[in-house]
Amino acid sequence: MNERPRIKDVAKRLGVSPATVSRALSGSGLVAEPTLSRILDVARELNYRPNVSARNLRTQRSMSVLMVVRDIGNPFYLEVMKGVEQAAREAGYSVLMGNTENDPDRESEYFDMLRDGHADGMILMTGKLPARLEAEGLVGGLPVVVALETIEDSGLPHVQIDNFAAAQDAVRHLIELGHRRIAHITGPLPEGMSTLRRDGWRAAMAGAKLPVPDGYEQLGDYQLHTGQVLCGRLLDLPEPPTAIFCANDESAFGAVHELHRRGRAVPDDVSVVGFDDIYLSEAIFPPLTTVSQPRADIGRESMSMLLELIAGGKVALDPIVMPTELKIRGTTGPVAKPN
Amino acid sequence: MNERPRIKDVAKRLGVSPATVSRALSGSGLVAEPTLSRILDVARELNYRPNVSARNLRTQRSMSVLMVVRDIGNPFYLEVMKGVEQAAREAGYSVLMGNTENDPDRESEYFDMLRDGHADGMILMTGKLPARLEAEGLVGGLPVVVALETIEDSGLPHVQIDNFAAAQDAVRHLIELGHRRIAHITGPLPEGMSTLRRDGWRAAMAGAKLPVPDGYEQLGDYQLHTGQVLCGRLLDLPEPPTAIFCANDESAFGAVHELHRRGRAVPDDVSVVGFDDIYLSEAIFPPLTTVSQPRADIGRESMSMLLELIAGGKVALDPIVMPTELKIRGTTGPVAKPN
DNA sequence: GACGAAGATGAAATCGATTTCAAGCCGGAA
DNA sequence: TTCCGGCTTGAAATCGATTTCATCTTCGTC
Repeated sequence: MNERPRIKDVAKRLGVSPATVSRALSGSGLVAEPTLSRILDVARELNYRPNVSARNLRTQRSMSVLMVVRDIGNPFYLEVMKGVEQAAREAGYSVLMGNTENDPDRESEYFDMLRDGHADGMILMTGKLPARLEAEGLVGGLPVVVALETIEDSGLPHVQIDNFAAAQDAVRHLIELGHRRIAHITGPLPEGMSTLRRDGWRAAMAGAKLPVPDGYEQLGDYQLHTGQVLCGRLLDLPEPPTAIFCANDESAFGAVHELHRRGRAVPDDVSVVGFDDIYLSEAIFPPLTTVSQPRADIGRESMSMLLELIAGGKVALDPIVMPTELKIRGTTGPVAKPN
Repeated sequence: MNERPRIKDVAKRLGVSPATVSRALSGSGLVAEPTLSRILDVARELNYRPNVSARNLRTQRSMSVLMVVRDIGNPFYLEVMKGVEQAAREAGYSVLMGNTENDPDRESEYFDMLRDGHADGMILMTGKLPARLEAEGLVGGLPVVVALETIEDSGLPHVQIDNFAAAQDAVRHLIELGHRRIAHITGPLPEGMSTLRRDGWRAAMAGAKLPVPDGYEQLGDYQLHTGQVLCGRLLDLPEPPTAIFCANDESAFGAVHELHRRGRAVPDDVSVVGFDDIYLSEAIFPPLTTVSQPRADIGRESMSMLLELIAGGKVALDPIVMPTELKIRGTTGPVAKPN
């Protein structure tokens, strides 16, 4: 039953005051040499570490930030998190993960944690704000950065990609391959990010004067299984598409799976494009053509913006836009000869 | 600039003492009726929430636990985490994620967080203890539960599966399909979990009196890319295997990918078995035959054990063993006719 | 009607650090 | 020699809650 030592134990041991120990350990440069190293030695020897609750209470900071995502099971967030964590560690912060599962209660719970002093700031990767907070106008001024997603009129700084342009490019790639019947499996609408990708698809179609028949826009939710089901619906249309642009990789996986299941060749019968370039996209067969985002960079950038905010600095409200890249792999190919 | 209200603000507003407010809010049943609801009302109205640092300092508990994994990028842990989180929330705890990337410094950092009062307990999913702590014997008695992995002689309670038996079963399945040349891509040896799976493979081979030629055991590290490279080595052997048992799904993905790349049919030319049943295993083509673990259950079970430990209860040191299931899907089939 | 028990509340101590404020000491300048 | 300023250091205040201990009612019982 080792009792954890407290600061006064270290102080007593050397006959100095707790104040001096605190100053020595914080590297403030206020402690003179013979004392300084003796304190450091004893602290190490006793394995002393300051109690965080006491420190946080006194300093009014927790030195940790919250990173809130809609589904922690989605590998898409993991690399972002790595970027966040890395930048956080460099600044002496630790990162707490929050998972909302699209549950509004849980979303506002994380805002509460912020106000409780659990964390000093928050990186939000969900598509919307808890209604309760939005109504009460409690959000403005909080140290919160929105990453990946877009939350209109939130007054919060954003770090994101140009979802519209990237989607447009992806669809244009299909058009260049000769496809004319191009369907889209969306994310959850009407959230910002999903909407932008959908609009990018529409714009590319309109730009090439291609029609968008009824049923070519299927409302999805970024999930694998949903992608599979919706792909089935598309194939059952009287005039099924020859290419499918999916709002994210997981629904694209679902689509490819359904195509395999029905014995349709990818990409010879149907081409598929995803979005996000999650880490397994290259590993499935055939490797997925998809839009790659600089996830770790987005994480790092969000975190450094957040640190700026926490430090009380002002941050530009114009979104920071990171570059994307269309990775052309194995699921897209020239359109099959029209029947 | 809304100032967060403190407990004394609520108290003053009603002309009661902070003590009474605290008692009312904690649901202690010590506050009489007219006062009680007035306090609750005012607290809600002011949007008062107790400061966690102050509370933690006084109560000497943080009401949060640490879940430490070796690679947060591995989807394998995500469902475990969901189980942990669910059980934690039910008990009023929140979960902090820690990521070691197999870095010993970071591993011991999380132990430090435990001692700092950052968390009340820890669920460890890494294969070993930080050497520093092990040497100093600082681990015994800490509220720590090891999940999934096995850490020998650590004196810590374990929640795990029978890795040996499950691996043996998986390999027997291949043997029943007629395979005799069965190779293995291991995890990082000599860690507990990887060793057990390797030994299960060996035992199954020995049990069927099958030889294990040189080079049939390839040292991996659970990573996709490594699985791909090692699969290539196996195929380059003078007598390549007809089946490969991989220590986890990600290396199995790598192996399948390499087989596709070389134009070898799965499972007609080579069968592949994975381990873990991560959420995309079913979505790749062909769907992966693999050993499924009850991940969420393992998470829940670990958490409830941890709560027991935190509450000061004694916990059996015999590992708790959860059931596994071999999911036979599309990557295993009868052995091809011998040439 | 008096006494004891139970119930409601407040005052003050407490958790463990950091930080303010004050004091002591020393050296250099006038 | 005296005074001032700069280092070091310590005593005590502080952060915001919870909890102990004490006080004061109130009610029931004999």
